[in-house]
Amino acid sequence: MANTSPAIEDYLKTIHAHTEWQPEPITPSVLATRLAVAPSSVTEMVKKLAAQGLVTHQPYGAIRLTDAGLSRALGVVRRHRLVETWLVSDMGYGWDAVHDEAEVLEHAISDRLLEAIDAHLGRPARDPHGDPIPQADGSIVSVPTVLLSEAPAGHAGTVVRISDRDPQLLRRLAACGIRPGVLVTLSGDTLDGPDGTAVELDADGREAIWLTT
Amino acid sequence: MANTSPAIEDYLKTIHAHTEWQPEPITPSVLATRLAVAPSSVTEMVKKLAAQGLVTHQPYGAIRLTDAGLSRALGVVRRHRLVETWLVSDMGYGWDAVHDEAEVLEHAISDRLLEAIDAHLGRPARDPHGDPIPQADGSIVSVPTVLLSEAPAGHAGTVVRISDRDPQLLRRLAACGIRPGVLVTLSGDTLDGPDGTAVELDADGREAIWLTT
DNA sequence: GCTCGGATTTAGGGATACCGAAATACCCGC
DNA sequence: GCGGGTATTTCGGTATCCCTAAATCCGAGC
Ligand SMILES: [Mn+2]
Ligand SMILES: [Mn+2]
Ligand SMILES: [Mn+2]
Ligand SMILES: [Mn+2]
Repeated sequence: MANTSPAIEDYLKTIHAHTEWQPEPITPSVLATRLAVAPSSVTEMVKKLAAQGLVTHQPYGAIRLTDAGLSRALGVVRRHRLVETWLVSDMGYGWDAVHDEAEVLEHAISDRLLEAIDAHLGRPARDPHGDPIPQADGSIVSVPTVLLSEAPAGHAGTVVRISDRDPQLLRRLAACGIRPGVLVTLSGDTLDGPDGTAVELDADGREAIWLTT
Repeated sequence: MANTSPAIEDYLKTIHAHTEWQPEPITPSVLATRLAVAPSSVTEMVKKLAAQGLVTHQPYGAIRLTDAGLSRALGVVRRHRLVETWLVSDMGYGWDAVHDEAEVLEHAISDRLLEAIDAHLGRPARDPHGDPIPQADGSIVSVPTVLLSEAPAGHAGTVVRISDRDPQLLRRLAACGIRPGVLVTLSGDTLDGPDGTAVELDADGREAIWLTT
């Protein structure tokens, strides 16, 4: 009854990530794609998670976290984001380089070390990509945002969050000073940053940046 | 052909540890005890390590690291000891509390993070227990030492190393200021430290402290 | 030399977390 | 209402690492 493992933690985190910025529950095939495993592996693991009361799922139905599953998922997200923040703040990592390291360390650090890192960093509320860091009690400080691809033309706002999925994009954005906290304006396909800088974004890029409303 | 895993790393590290301070090669039963696994598990894993050229072993014979195995073992030791040093220097851990955390993290940190930690700490030569930290090239700075249980009565010297296996002992020693670098004198079963402090040591305690000759 | 007890290996399984191929359910368009 | 194609599950299997119980080996002591 180990009850947890890196695999279980990654499943819970990925199920949660899907509903963090959009509301529809995740399907097995999307989950399989995100985790880079075969659909049959998802069926099997989801069955196990359901047996442990971490998700609800009936055959051919959607997958939803239970309260217990959500709380476990938030714990993993917290570890992931605090590790990313630590790597950038203390260890000289660029924000495009932290994800893979955090993906592993999130399963390896103890509660005690997590607490020490959190204290050391001054209990940050957001990670380097602007993702909110769940607090130890599970609460999250959230800010209303618009996804760039859904923002009206000419919309101006502060960058709140940038998806950390594409390191290439993160490097391009860093090069022209676009990061969380910076004021920008959307003009068609290009995003105007400070000091007259601008980046042209493709469809994927416009699905990776969130501004204040 | 993953070629490495936490289990493999722990086997190599444990095989190496046995010869680090004493010369006889380790036997399967001792290895099983140290790793807290059944002897049959050792037989099986050692067979695999031999197939990968990391140890030499014929049935009923001793287990010895090959050059390749030694170099891999030193890599794990380096990660373990740098993590311990980091936990004590930066994260406020006591030296009695770092071992279990390092036991896990040693398998999780990337080469890049290892290098960042090493640089951050100023490339330390010894961990908090006085164990030498293998350098990135595999070299080790070693100091001639005597184990307390083998030291002549009245021997005086500087504490070089204290085994990190018994946290209880580490706490007792810390309480009276005995740690690597401190000058002490052995009188029978008691070790006299600075400022008139003294600790009485049982047989195990006298097998856990090394002094300069 | 032989024997016996401890050390080691062999044999047979279990848990976890994957996979590909084959069966099945579901639902959209007609 | 009926296919038919896609999503999902089922099924049989692999790899890793561990276990207990049952051989088997080995060497110390007689
Ligand atoms: Mn992960
Ligand atoms: Mn992030
Ligand atoms: Mn370990
Ligand atoms: Mn140590």
